[in-house]
Amino acid sequence: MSDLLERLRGRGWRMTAQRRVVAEVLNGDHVHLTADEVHAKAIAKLPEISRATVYNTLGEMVTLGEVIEVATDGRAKRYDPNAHRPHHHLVCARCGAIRDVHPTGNPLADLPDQERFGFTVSEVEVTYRGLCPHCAAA
Amino acid sequence: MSDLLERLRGRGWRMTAQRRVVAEVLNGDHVHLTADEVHAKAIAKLPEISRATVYNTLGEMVTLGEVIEVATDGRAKRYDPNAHRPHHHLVCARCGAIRDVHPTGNPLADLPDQERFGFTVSEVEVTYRGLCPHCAAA
DNA sequence: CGCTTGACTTAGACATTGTCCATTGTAGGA
DNA sequence: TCCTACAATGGACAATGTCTAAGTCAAGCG
Repeated sequence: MSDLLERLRGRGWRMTAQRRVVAEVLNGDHVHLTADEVHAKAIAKLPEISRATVYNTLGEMVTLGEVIEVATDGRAKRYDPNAHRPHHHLVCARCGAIRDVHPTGNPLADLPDQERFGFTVSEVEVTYRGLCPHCAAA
Repeated sequence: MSDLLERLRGRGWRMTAQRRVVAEVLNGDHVHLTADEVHAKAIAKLPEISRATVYNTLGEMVTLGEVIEVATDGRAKRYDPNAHRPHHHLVCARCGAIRDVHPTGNPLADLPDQERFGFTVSEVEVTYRGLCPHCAAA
């Protein structure tokens, strides 16, 4: 089954049908679903699952660091199960399609001390924007 | 008056009291207000201004490229008047404080062709996350 | 195997943020 | 000054997310 599911089980998570379904839905590469999309796919497998449970479960996965929350457009947050391998995102400005990308370089090293304003910087997130092949052709 | 206001006038914008107030509220450095915060500050100067007008005006400024829309947290979008000078953002993970930063390096050059998936990449947005001095102390 | 318990799930109300529309108002040119 | 097209208004609606009280169940224990 899913790597994600195995990792969650290993953390002493109480395993329920609902959590299993959410983890299954999120599995894969280039997966960036909104909470409601996850809910819709989960319902297909387990019709009585509630919206609140999907939100709760996603939130817990994020807290555990097993899933990343991505806010690319100010609309619904998207959930990315690829938390174990650092990566960034490429977003189509028109249709919203998202791809995982792996740029070279280390942006953290590119922020000089005097530009940190005393912050303890722990993380950096790079979002490339442009048009996907389909939207560029249209 | 505000540079922002001057630039807007120069584009043939019809100038109204409401638009002037919104532009005034947004003026300055390290300004990253939500739409409702802009509305609240605008009301202080022009009590009868409506929420819809603030949203419309902000949207138009973004379309004109005079204001940048920033989605740092998946909650409310924030509006940054510093569109004329490229910069990125440093966000406190706890309290949400935002600073403008100017990293060295060029992230666009760090995305190899085979990582572009045929996209026409035109823009890159870097968000540093960490704790501000105040939240780190607490 | 069947309790017990505390964590999990549910449904729906509520909150926040953003959009739309029909009506009213007004900036700026003739 | 008057017209007209563009802008503002307010309130309904939509989308997304959060909370709560009550019911349900996974997992350890005897």
